[in-house]
Amino acid sequence: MDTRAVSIKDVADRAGVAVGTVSNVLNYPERVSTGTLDRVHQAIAELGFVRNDAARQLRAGLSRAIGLIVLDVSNPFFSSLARSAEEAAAESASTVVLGDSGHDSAREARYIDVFEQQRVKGMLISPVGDISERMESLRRHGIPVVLVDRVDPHKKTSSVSVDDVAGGYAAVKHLLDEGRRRIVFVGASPEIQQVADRLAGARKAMAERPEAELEIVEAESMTVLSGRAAGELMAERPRAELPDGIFCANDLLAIGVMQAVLLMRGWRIPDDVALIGYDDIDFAQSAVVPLSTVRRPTSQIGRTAIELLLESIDGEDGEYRQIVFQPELIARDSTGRA
Amino acid sequence: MDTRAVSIKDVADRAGVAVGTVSNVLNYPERVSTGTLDRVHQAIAELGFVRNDAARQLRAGLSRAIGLIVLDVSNPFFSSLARSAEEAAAESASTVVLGDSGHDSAREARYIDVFEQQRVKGMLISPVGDISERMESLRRHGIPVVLVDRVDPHKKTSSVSVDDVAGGYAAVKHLLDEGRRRIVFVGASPEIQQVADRLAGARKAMAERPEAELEIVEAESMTVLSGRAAGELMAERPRAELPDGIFCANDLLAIGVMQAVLLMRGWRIPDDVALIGYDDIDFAQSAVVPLSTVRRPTSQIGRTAIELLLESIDGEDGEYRQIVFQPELIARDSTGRA
DNA sequence: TGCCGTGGTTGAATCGTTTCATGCTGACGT
DNA sequence: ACGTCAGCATGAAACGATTCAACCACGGCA
Repeated sequence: MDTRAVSIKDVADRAGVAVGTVSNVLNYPERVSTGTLDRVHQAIAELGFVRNDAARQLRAGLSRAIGLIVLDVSNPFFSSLARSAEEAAAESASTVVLGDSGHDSAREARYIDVFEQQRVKGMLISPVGDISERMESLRRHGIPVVLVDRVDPHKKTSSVSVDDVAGGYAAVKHLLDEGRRRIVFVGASPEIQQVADRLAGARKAMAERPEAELEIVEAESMTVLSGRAAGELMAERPRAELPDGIFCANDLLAIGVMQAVLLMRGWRIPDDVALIGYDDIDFAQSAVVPLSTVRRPTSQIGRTAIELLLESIDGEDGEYRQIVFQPELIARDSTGRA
Repeated sequence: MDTRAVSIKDVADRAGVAVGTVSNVLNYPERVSTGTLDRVHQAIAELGFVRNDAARQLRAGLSRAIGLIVLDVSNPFFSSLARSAEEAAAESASTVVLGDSGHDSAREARYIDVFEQQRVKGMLISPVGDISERMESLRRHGIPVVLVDRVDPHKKTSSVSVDDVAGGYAAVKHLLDEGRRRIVFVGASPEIQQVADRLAGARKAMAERPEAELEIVEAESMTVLSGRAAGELMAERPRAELPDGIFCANDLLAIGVMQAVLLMRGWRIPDDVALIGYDDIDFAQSAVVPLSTVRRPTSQIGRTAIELLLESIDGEDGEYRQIVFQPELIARDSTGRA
């Protein structure tokens, strides 16, 4: 009933050659004469042979897999990042295995364990919090890691990130340049490094305009729903206390805030309040009011991270590079006077 | 510099026991005396031993991994599906490896190859097109597969899906019940089974109201952007030819259409046109105008699919079950008279 | 005629686990 | 005092691929 797994040995018998030859057909076809090649291929097809990756890995030492751990797949920034990493990896015949930590350190740790047991070639991690000790142990085990969307404070790991301070600065400067003075920053917990950096940039821009004031609203998480909740909370205030410029720590939040604002009678974007987000996800430009935002070169980040990783796989270790991309301001209707 | 991989043998030496004992510590701790247990654990910690999964798999025959291939991770329906499958799998100490086919048969085939080589316990596939031949070969190789969001026409594979004909019927019946008569169906190519089924349901509902008319608009793909394009195309028509009810084959399309409609002067939702989507993604209820939709029990689908798979892994084969969930109409503002 | 080189092929050794039949030890019952 | 038995520990065999030194056949060359 159950045809036991076909091995390279079975193929060899069927084709009337040695196992070594079959292996060569699989890995170095140019070393094999065309006649044998044909016979082996035929045998493979007839038997429905599928190479056992576990055995190959065991002998060869390492796999073709690269682990990627993101904070949240349902955030388009990360799904887009994952896709570009996958494409870049495919060019080097590597596969990306995706893990979603969901902002949870325990799940993150579990994925790192699994990847380590699988002896992946390397990992790309967008870390939840501080994972220096864990990185340390990976380093000792000789597994290269590249941090994405985050730099290692100790500079002991390569990373690909974006200058979020500059991004935050650009966003708020843009609001100020448009004449806004009562600014609100909407972000999740400032324990999240990215949020903290964008806020720091915002503060820097504010410092150049002493007459303007900045208020901070803390959202539950970085999602549309939280953004909407934050927006609705603001909307309850007396008219005079409403801001005229809002900077959200990411586009999802901004879209949520936009929804809340649009539902209020007589509060319009950008006439009454200007709104700017962060990331430039696909949704931003197709929002009801096209959303101004700070673009991060998502696919470049993914691609570069993979390249950096592959580089440090065959290169010497001890050489850690920090690549920082500059974000770009994208002004759309949500901050332009009508 | 580079500490060569620590093996179970090294641990055994260090702890002064045999390799078999270390293996038992790892897999059957209850068979080992507490003293030995401690010593081995200590040795593992000191040496930083990490079990080599390839070797384990090679010997044990199969892995703990389950392959999941979805059509598009950036569609919230699938990312939510993936998450629930992951959670269900975790309860049985299995890991889900995610692959994104991007509606591309070639990529789908590549992922199936990779998963097969990795000797996954089984696969969950949301197929791009007809993959019966491929399923046939997987079956011969003894790899269980469960189709998600699709039934196997030949009934030779288990599947977990939703009655999309019923869903399409419910959606359009709802529009008709609300008094709408000029209905438009927006979907991608009818070659996609899901689109075809929802359309069939729509037609069934229409048949009960001969005086109403149905028009079909074909969008590029099932994304927000395509929806918006389709909406803008409609908006160019003379007023008299505009529909008063629109059913979109999924929520992303519906959100795109909504954006296009809201940008038109004086065309309101639901006053002038009622709009209903499909899936009930998180975004639906938080859309500018909360979107009516047909809910699919996403997380139940993911969970059930995993359970079905695990069941057919240890159960006898030859028993294929088709589980079909009923969708549920969710009426929100986008179809209710203001 | 004998030697060498080359292109193909061979098959044993190896990777790091798990498995399992076997061996050892000490306690307990009679 | 002896047999039995439970509880642990042992270590060789096996999993299926890759690697590599050795081998073979054959044509060309001196």
